[in-house]
Amino acid sequence: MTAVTPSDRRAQPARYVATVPLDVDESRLAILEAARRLLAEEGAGALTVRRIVAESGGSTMNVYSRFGGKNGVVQALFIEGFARLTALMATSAQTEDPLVDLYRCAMLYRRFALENRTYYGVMFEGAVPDLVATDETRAAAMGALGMLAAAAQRTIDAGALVHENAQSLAADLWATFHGIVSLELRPMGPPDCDWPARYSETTAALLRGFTPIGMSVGPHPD
Amino acid sequence: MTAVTPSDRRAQPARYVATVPLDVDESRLAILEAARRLLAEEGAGALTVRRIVAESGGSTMNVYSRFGGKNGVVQALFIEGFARLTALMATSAQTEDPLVDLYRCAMLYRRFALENRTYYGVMFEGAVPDLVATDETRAAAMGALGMLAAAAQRTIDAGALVHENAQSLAADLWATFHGIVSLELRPMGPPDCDWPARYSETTAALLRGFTPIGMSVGPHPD
DNA sequence: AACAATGTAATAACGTTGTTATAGAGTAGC
DNA sequence: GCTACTCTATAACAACGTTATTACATTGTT
Repeated sequence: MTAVTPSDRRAQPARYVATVPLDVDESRLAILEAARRLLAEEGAGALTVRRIVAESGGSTMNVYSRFGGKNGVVQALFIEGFARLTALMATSAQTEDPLVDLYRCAMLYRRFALENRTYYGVMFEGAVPDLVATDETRAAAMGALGMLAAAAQRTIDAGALVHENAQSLAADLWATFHGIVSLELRPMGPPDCDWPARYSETTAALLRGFTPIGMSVGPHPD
Repeated sequence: MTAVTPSDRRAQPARYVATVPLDVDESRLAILEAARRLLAEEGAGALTVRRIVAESGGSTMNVYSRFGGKNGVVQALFIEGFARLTALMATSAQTEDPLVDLYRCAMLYRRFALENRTYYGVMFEGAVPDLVATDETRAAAMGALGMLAAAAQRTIDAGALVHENAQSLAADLWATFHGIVSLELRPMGPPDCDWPARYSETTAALLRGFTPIGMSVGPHPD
């Protein structure tokens, strides 16, 4: 890291051009990076203000001036986690079979949860207590739900599923996905539980349950 | 409270008969009662060792000699919560229609979660961090699952549902119930979400999805 | 009946947490 | 050149879980 020292600034005060945009706060990024690493590698218990600043440089006030406190850092991670989830869901290609697309979204959801357990814990399990919801955190969560609702809408439009409302269908699916991975991650369930089977079979059954009467096509017709 | 003073014991050392069973530790019960109250009325943040002993009498050592620390108290609440859930599920009468019984179990589950949010938080959401799972906590959780599995087994035996395994079916149902109430309690979901509708419709759809092909009977045939 | 031993309870202390107050250094404007 | 201001670092504070220490009551023994 080629730090720009104050003496460099003094040397060319007017002609100085930042190598990075001026409004990018490197300390802010370093704090988030340290928080990410601590959370992922050592768990929620290791995510303390002192540890964060020990790894990101500076003093404790760094966290307070930039994020307003520890909660602000956690909120940033919360939003980031939902952005990642939304981005991952967006990678699901749209094929000619919207039901298969929706099923693939379900699998992506579980993959996200398993590969980002610490993010998932912050997002859903209150891994860091006393996280207060703001408009921004709500918006981030709704973004991910919107991704699911779009896929749900396509299944309704195609007549593959029956539901009063695409957003409600998305909520039903989301809650089901969340319930299974939540128990899997805790972990909590019968010993030697086959979680992949539980997840795919429950998802398939739920989709079957929303299938129009007479259609018995499962989500993976192979 | 008629305390038995040491002088009473000295007065009739051999003939003394305790008015309560000797192994009932009143301090232990007082600690649990205080913890229950603090958790229910002031939330997980108020559940501190010092608050507990301030309300239950004695000193901090009381908690350590009887529960080994704060975690021990939380574990006791965890087990108690599952015992309550199991007891509530057990009240579900067995009728001639096992599918209706199962559906009623689903409704009881949500009722428990809504009426015992603080217990539910301890049991599933890690409301108190760093709760380590022990054999006893596992057994308590499996007791509640067993209640559901018994109801699930009856639907399979009656041919109302199709599943490889009653315990797996119970796990599927449990995870789905949990997912919905978990999002409802947080709260996290679309604004103005009709949670009772989401819960009953998702449950109904899931049960439909496990119905044998050709049977389109929903869980509430009225 | 007096005394050592034992186990329990209360007090105080320790290390860590999130947060805040205080003091210091460097920068911009006049 | 001086003032005002922002940002940073150090230190302090209250509260937390936990542990060490001290006092005390009870018991078994002589």
